[in-house]
Amino acid sequence: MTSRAAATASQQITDPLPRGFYAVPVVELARRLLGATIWTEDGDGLSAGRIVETEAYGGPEDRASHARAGLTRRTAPMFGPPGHAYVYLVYGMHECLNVVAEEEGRAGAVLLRAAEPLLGVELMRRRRGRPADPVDRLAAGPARLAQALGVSRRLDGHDLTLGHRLWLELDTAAEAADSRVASGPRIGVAYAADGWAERPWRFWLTDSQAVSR
DNA sequence: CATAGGATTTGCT
DNA sequence: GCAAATCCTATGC
Repeated sequence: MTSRAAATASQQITDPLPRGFYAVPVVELARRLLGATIWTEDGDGLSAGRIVETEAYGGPEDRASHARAGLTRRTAPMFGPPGHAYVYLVYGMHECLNVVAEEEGRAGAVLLRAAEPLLGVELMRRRRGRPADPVDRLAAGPARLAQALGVSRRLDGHDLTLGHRLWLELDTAAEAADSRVASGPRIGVAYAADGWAERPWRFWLTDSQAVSR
């Protein structure tokens, strides 16, 4: 079987989440994405992971959100229709992947912070340049997750409902039980005033070894 | 194991 | 010009 045929076959057995799944408040989407599967496909192959850690970022009122600057070239996807990717560069060298939430015109996105590799582990190790890393560390952190899955700013604005290049899937059996979900303050946003740094908008699965540290 | 410092580009003040 | 939704390595206990 050629790689093209393999990719086609796996797309046929996956079921990309529909637009409506994303058209909800950011905190709700952050919670619902736990347990979902993220898929990527490029010239190097197919890879997938189970999302185990997320963070919600709101609109201009959220002092920790990029959208606090309003609608700019960078934040445009956050104000766009739900179910698209928002990929940005942070600290001048790392790229991070968000999933756009809320209705069009209302900014909001969920940062994908960690995933458990499910498929394409060796490909992830190659992309990361860390051939000896344990599986559970390969996507344990937002920049690691994006790099392991081959996500860069080329995918900024990508439509996640199409089922190619980058998409998400969730079968009800994989949905996270409330008893295994924890929440706490978002990471790296200490600068945010007016209590926005303390809001418990980070969510993770307590029984996963792949959450960031 | 814990902590500290550096990397390196972009975007907003 | 400054600081950033991070990660890696080195050093010290």
